[in-house]
Order: sequence, then C-alpha cells, then structure tokens
Amino acid sequence: MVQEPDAERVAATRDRLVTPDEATRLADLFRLLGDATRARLLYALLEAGELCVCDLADAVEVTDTAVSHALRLLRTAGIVASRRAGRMIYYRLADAHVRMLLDLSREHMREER
Amino acid sequence: MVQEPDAERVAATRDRLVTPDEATRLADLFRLLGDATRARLLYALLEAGELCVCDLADAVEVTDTAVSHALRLLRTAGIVASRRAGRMIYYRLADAHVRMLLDLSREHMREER
DNA sequence: AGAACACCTGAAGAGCTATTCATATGTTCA
DNA sequence: TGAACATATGAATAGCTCTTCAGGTGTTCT
Repeated sequence: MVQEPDAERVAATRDRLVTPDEATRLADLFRLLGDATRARLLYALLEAGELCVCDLADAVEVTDTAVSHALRLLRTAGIVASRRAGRMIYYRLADAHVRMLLDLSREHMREER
Repeated sequence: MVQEPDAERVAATRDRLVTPDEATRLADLFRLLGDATRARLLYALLEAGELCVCDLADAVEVTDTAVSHALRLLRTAGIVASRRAGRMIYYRLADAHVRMLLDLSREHMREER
C-alpha cells in the first residue's frame, strides 16, 4: 500500500462508492452472465420469450444436463423464472432489467468492431 | 438430447440468436465484471472519473499488486484505459457503453430489494 | 401399473482464476 | 548517480466452476 496523492477525492469516492456488499452482489450477477453457455441460454430466451429445457438444449447445442445445471444457477439467482406445463418446464427471463442488460450489452458488442 | 415440441420457433430463435462467437465475447466481458475486486475498481472509476493505482488500492482496500493484476485484465479487454503522469498511472473507464452497463446494473441491484 | 419422457440432482475430475510473494521496470528528486 | 517511489510482471498455489456420468423425481399414456 502506498501514499495518496489526492486524499480528498479518494475519501469522497469511497463514500459514494458501492458498498463491498453491493459490489459482491453485482459481481455475482455479472459472473452468472459470464459463461458462454449461460449467455447463449439467456439470449435465446431474450429472443424466444419462453423455451423449455429441451428447446434450449437444442438451440444452444449443449447436453440437457448441462442446461439444467446452468438454469438452476440462473433460477436461484432470480435471473430466470420457470413454469411447468405437463412434463415440460418453460423458462423465461425473470424481469425487464435483465432484458435491458442483455440488450445493451449486445449492442455494445456489435458497435465495438 | 430430446425431441423438439416447437421446431419452428426453435429454428427461428437459432437464426436470430447471438452467434457462438458473439456469446463468447459477451461472456468474456461479463466475466471480467464478475469479480468483486474488479467490480469495485470499476465503480470507483465510474464515480471518480480517473484514479491512479494507489488511489484505487486505497479505495477498494486491496493490495496494489492485486489491483495491478486486475487492471491489466481490464486494460487488455479494453474496459479501462490508462495514462501516465510522472510515476503514477491514471486509469479511467474506456467508453460510454461500459459506463452505461455499470450504471444500469447498479440501478437494477438497488431496485431489486 | 409400467414404460417412456422431460427434467433434476449429486459426486467427481479437469481446467480455470485470483491472490500472494518475489522481483523487475520506469520515474523523480536530491 | 543512487535512493525512494509507483506500478508491472512471473510463478505458484489454493479455491472455485463447468461438464459429465450415474441415478433420481415427477408426468403422461396405454
């Protein structure tokens, strides 16, 4: 650790900063999006609205077991929601914020290069 | 792998889907935000505009070595940019998209609970 | 009831990642 | 020039994560 060239600004920044707790929750959210399989699942849901596990496995070209594991993480975190219809379970994005986040990020990606 | 209850919708979804390559790049971006230390660094920069490594280490309460490693990842990915001033190196968020992403996510977090 | 189906779960291993320690580079100032 | 400072880098280790495999639950249909 070293000295502070601008102690005031550092102090001011620390005050308005996201708390360590908030930062952890934010990082947790981002980490969940930070996997190619989960990202593809989420963007599939963003496009399709609602899909069952087998549809998702087919769209993303991953084992249904892997999809199931991935969805559990997303479900637990409240990023996706599910509904049962017969033997199938349909998944959807849980809220508008997540949709915006995914959309904005995709735009970012596409404008960059 | 199982059958497709709605083959048409799956096919349509797969077409408009983010490509595996795009998904990977998006996941790479999110993964970088998906660590509490890096998240705190980024939000510190979002608030302060520009900070040197020692300021950041102080604000986030992490070793300056750890900060340096974290910043290298963010720099390499084009998420932050740096400028040297004497022996100090000032970091800032690289573009407006990242700022929006961070801002939107924080709002999301704060509205949720 | 039993078979087929859609999905879930737990355990285990391979691979990745973050932090630390030791050391190196580049800069200022006396 | 040399000492002090700010930051960067490489190697190593501990911890986490994703996928797979094997088996389990709940549902439909005959």
